[in-house]
Amino acid sequence: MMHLNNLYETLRERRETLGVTQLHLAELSGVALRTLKEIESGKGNPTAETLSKLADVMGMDLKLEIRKPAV
Amino acid sequence: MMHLNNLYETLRERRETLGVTQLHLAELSGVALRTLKEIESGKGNPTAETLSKLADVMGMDLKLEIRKPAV
DNA sequence: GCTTATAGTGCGTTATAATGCCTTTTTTAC
DNA sequence: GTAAAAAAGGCATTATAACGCACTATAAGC
Repeated sequence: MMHLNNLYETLRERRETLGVTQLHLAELSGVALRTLKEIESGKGNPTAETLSKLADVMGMDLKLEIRKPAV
Repeated sequence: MMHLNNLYETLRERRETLGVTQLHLAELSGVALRTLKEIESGKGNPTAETLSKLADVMGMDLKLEIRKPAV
């Protein structure tokens, strides 16, 4: 895919911080377990809606922001 | 879809700020014009990769961040 | 008005995201 | 080390994103 690795890692880290399993997050978010697994393992190319469902339930926002120049 | 309206508006605003047409952005980003039109018009549910391609070329980042409580 | 550039949309095709089911692998707790 | 829980992954199906093409609508100039 691309370098969206940050996104996937961020999702996983957040999930682990919350102490919830993939299965539980799948149930809470309405995203299929199979889909969540693919996303966290860096395969797949999730849609904005799928990302948003996961973000929502974990208290996160999916957003676009102007890139800050590397200092 | 969802309330990803922010995302789409952000994309359009950024494009207009840069003074570039949909056609030009499509060429620069490698996202098909048809696809870009659908996104900006709020239809469609773009993939992370598509969003990322558009963001990249406009100097933006797609990111997930912990929601800030409404003050 | 007319012309041109830009944006919006209908329709069909192709590629692939989302999903379910089932099995394997890894991790965690005894 | 065994059992249970959690995660990873193969495979097939369904839903739909991405796309091309052609047409329409809406500015923006002149």
